[in-house]
Amino acid sequence: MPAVAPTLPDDLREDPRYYLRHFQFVLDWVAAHHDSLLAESEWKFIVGFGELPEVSQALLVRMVSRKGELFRLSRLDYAEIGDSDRALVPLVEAGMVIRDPLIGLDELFAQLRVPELRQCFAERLAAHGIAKSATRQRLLDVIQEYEEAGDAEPQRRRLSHWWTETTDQLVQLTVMPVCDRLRLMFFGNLHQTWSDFVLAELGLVRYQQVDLGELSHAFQCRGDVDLYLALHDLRGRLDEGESIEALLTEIPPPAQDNPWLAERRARLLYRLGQQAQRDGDIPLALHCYGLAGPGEARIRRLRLLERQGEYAEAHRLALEAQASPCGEAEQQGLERLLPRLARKLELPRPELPPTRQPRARVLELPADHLVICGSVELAVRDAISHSDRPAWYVENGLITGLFGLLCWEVVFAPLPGAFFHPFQHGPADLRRDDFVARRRRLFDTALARLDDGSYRDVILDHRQRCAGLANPFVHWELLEPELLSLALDCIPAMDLRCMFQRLLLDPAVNRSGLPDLVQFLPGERPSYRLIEVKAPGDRLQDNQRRWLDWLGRHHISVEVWHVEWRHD
DNA sequence: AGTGAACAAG
DNA sequence: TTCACACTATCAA
DNA sequence: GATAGTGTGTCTCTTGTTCACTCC
Ligand SMILES: [Mn+2]
Ligand SMILES: [Mn+2]
Repeated sequence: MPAVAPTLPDDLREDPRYYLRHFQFVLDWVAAHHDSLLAESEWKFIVGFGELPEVSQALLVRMVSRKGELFRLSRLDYAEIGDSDRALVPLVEAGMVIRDPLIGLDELFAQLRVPELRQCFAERLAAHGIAKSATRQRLLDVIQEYEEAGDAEPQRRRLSHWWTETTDQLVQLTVMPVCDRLRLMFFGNLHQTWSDFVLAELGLVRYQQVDLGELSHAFQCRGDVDLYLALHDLRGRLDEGESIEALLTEIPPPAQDNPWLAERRARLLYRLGQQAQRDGDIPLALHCYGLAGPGEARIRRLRLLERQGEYAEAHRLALEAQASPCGEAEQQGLERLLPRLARKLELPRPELPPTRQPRARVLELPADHLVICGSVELAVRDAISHSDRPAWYVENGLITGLFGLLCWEVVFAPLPGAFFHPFQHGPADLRRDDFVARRRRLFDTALARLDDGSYRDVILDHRQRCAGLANPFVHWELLEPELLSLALDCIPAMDLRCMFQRLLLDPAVNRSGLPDLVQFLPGERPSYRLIEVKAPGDRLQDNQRRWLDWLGRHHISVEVWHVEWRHD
């Protein structure tokens, strides 16, 4: 295995082909770290790319970075490349680009401008007597009618055949799949793109740098990369509206030893089930939910069974689920389902843990405050906020932010598999259920700062040193110094510990559902309160109820305020 | 001619 | 290439 | 009260260009 770490040149801001250096860096990185995961075709691409003239490399990367696979030559105009037609020649020879590819009518309509489409289809549009102001969609409808009139199969033709008078050329990239695969192997996901490099270089997004172990990789085997790509493809086709049955037959088998990919697969199955339910195909939806396994899908499945009148089966499965619980949200769903099912089956009402009602009150406000303040939360904040009792609209940002600042080093601890490239917002295993367990001692140490009073300095110190760096728990724009120091002055360490402990129970899920407002009450007891604002017609969401329940049980001052608008 | 969405690019 | 929250409609007890 | 579905602002930043669409 090559031991040389790929490097990026330092002074890329002067280099007009900076994007090519980024791309080459990824190729080198993948070749160095993932050589065993590459197949013949990827090696062929990497080697072939290296043999291209630099202008051709640059043009290819420009195309890869842009949207879609089809490009008009007239839109490939780059000062640092020059004559694109000439730069294309080696790309076409290498099979990376096709000249004048076969395209369908929809692709043609996406490539040509409306005046060009009028020219292209002048005769048929004239015969149809189409209005001059017709939109592109209208033109497409008309031409589609002509195209579909004869045979059912929609024709694919070259641009030069669709529009013989064209003066432009169309080219098509063929290497998008291999480039996506390489991008995935580098980033460990497909939502980060080639432009992440330049955003980081310009300092628009700043990342905490973590010592990457040489053995830190997103993928351990090629099968996992294939699985990720397959799931991604299926989800794209789901969004395109392809039939659920067809997609379901292509769902790959579950990953045995990769919980991360198993979870992605389950989420896709859950979405397939939701779509099937929307389409009214209940048996198919039940099937998808069943395959998706425990969690949200299990609840949806039980509710569907209930709606089908299959009370006994639903009840049996609900008890089974309760025996192997999967998260508080699922538990909450079961606690609503079981009494209903028991009633239908004329069984005794099941024992439920007592639910505590959060303290609630009604606040009357002039109706025009909604417009003046912009939102109901801000209207309440402005109504109660005074200089000696300041209130802030923080939602989840304050508590998670304090947590992120206190536990900064834990979040960015260089555990194996957590960090593998320099553009990560947070550890890759943040959503895994062993995230906390793997860092238990580190979290214990960080939270111990709450006991000896040193947490205040830790938080303020991280605020100073890390300001602006991406952190999945910290939203810098909210954490003004004034808010931070008020929070540290007014929220007792014991309360912080309590709330942080619930965050640690399920950091990914419990980051949300915290109340809208915090009001600081310096010199009073308690010295702050949390307020969830509810406009008329709004009601507590499940995650908000779970947080309120926890806060109430631990005697943290929290209230739900129902606003009523007063019309004068 | 003006507006706004989409895209490209650094 | 979401995610978190609000809002609305409908059904049932 | 429960559930399902939709809407909204956010969307890694900011700027400039192109184009579609609409209005006059
Ligand atoms: Mn809120
Ligand atoms: Mn609220």
